[in-house]
Amino acid sequence: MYFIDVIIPIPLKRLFTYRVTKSESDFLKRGMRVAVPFGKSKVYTGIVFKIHNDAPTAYEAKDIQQILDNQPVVNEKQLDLWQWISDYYLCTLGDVMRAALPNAFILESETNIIKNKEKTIDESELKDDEFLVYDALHHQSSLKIHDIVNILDKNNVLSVINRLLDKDAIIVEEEIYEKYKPKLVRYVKLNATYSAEASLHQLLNDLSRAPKQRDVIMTLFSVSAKTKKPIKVTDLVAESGASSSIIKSLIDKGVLEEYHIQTDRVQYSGEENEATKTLNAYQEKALVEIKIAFKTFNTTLLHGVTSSGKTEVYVKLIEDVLKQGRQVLYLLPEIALTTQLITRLQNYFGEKVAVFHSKYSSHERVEVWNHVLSNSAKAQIVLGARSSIFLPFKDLGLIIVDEEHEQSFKQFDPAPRYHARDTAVVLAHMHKSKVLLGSATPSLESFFNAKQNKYGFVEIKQRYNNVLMPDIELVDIKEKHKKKLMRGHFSDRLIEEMTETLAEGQQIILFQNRRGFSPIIECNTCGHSPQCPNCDVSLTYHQYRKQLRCHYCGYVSVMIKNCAACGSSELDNKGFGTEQIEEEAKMLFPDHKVGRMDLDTTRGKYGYEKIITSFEQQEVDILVGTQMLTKGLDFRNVKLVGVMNADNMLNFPDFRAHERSFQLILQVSGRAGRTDKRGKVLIQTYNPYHNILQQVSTNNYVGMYKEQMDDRYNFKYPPVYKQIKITLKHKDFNKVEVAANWLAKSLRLFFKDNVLGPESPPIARIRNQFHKNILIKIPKQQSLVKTKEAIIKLNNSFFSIKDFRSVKIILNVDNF
DNA sequence: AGCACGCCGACT
DNA sequence: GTCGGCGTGCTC
Repeated sequence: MYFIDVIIPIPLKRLFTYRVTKSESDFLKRGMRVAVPFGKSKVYTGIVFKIHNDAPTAYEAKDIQQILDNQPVVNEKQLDLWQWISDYYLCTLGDVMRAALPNAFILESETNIIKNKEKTIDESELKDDEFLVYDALHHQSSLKIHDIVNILDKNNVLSVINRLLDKDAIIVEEEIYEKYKPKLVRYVKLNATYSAEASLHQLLNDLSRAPKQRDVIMTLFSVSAKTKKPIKVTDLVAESGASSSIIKSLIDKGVLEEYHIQTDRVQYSGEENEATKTLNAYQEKALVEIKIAFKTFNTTLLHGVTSSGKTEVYVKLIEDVLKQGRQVLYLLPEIALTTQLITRLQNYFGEKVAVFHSKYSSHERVEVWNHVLSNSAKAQIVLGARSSIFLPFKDLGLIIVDEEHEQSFKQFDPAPRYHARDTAVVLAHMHKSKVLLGSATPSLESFFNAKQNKYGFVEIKQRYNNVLMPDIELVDIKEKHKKKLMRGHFSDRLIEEMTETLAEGQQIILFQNRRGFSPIIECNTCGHSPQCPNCDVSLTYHQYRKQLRCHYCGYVSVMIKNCAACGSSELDNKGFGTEQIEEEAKMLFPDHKVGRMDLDTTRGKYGYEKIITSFEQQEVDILVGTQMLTKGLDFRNVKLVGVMNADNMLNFPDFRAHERSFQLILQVSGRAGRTDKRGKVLIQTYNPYHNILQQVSTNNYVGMYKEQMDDRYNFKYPPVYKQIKITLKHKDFNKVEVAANWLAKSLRLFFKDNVLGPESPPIARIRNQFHKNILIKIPKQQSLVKTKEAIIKLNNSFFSIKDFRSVKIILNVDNF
């Protein structure tokens, strides 16, 4: 009796047990993929998690359908990591599997409908819709479900299929297919029969009446003599200027032979490596200190001011690890994964650098995955966003988490809700590898860990080339408003500095942390403002396209001309976004080019790229943007940074709002003056005496840390306490309320005062679902494992109440 | 998550 | 009277 436990990519808690034969059991290894039947008709891809001999007692195990791999695609260390993520972040292994594996690895069955030839059907007995489908099968040998949806022009086609099945008119089959196909490139060579000189002569003679074909052959000779490499069809076409049909006819004649070689979709075509730069004294000191810290600590925090040249230090560390023959993972927030950085690393390490991020197609991801899995020379260094922690590393020597404070390392939706930085620390432990966290504005939790002697700590306080930190000035716009010195959202000081900067031929960045034109449209007569029909938010006006949009569910409607409530045409814009700033900047400086960078302008695979390049090449003088601008971009000519309004960030209802504002403003300030000239930063605010702004303007990280930590102690927030957020969702408001109250009451039995809520979040309804939040605070001395066990137990009793079944519960560990 | 089964409203 | 709506339960 041989059995395997299998992970299936659906959010079910349990693994599923299947029966295998002895030879299958001998062949199978943990981490291989198998196709298994599931439910009545579906076939899913599962990952072998356990191979054993214990027959299940409660049910009869099914047989597997087929084994999909010769070698495991997921290694043992990864399976350990999956288990850890599932335990720590309270999600299923199926959730982790779906996030971890490239889509193309997860095969799904598709239903194929074919005609039953065994039986003749009296077509007059078929109903109209049945006939339409049956008739279509006369013309096509098989149909897919979506074909039938198209034919009948309705979504629910299952009943029709079932009726046809009952009448034995059709047969359905489940077909699985491999989604990943290696990319093949066509090559040609001369047929072997012409290798002899004499036959070659004969050939050229024969072709004298087909000059174009003759040319092709001549080109083939000259190219192969030059490169001594196989010749691609595309190259031959380009070189000879012949059309591909000419080549085809040569192949058909048997003069040329065609063959295929598998190639990578992702290729680096640069020159050989350039020597890494020598470090300056501060960098050298940091490097030595990091190496010393690594002797005691597995994780070290590098706090280096913006533009201090942290990357060069990383490069030296990477070099060392590569010399030991171990792999390196370099984690970055998605947005910071720019060509700038990739090219820089490729210049040093050439082909050894592999890049992995969400804009890659699933085929490209499979290729990177396979390179990492085989520990190939092409993937010694992986540069990637948070999901690259899931790649099948064999022997990691170093993980770098750059811009460590970035919140985008945490995945919020869907599960697994993991934090890539924290997961990286665990992953490193499994590989006995080191972790370097780098940031100019470390997160409080990492700085706290360093202070608590859990992490090593190294600082760089000087900017590269001794460039001065930018001069930061706070502008009181309340006063400017009073004195009528504002033009739109620009204070006189900002306009002054902008004029000066432009006159010097330098560039400007304007930062406004809100996209769109204006977040609220308000009627001047009755005060009504248009709301999203699916969410409890006001719609944001996007002037480009004249639309009203919901930033939560994506709802779009055309801009209204009259108030929907009273019909008045006097509509007012409240608040402002990047679009409006862009517009005002254009009016104030009509002779200069203004660009905008936010979610709306960076769609598409090369969206960022285009904007960044045009700014780099100084085609754009003023760049308006959201926080996207803060991510590791290195612009040479920016002298001035303007923060349009610091207050909306500071007043955000979140315990990290102050920490975040500090990080964001300091990061965006760091974009100013990266070369010899000292940069200038203007921060417009209604509240210039705010402590955070004072700390920003004096670059006082430690002051900010101390003050914020006092709050965290007083109000029991992370990193002093751990926390888990529970969100309940349902379309019926009363149901969530009752359910949330029940759950909170039960949780209080265990955790007493450390349970907060239930509370409705600021946006109580999103996509027609009402939300309720419950927050559990966990003191450091309380066992995290026991806490989670209790939560899981309560969660189970919750779902045993029939009335609550339909309520969705989301558990979010470390929800910050 | 899918998908089947089963019980109630709007149509022929 | 049937078709089809979605609430409920199960998947090795």
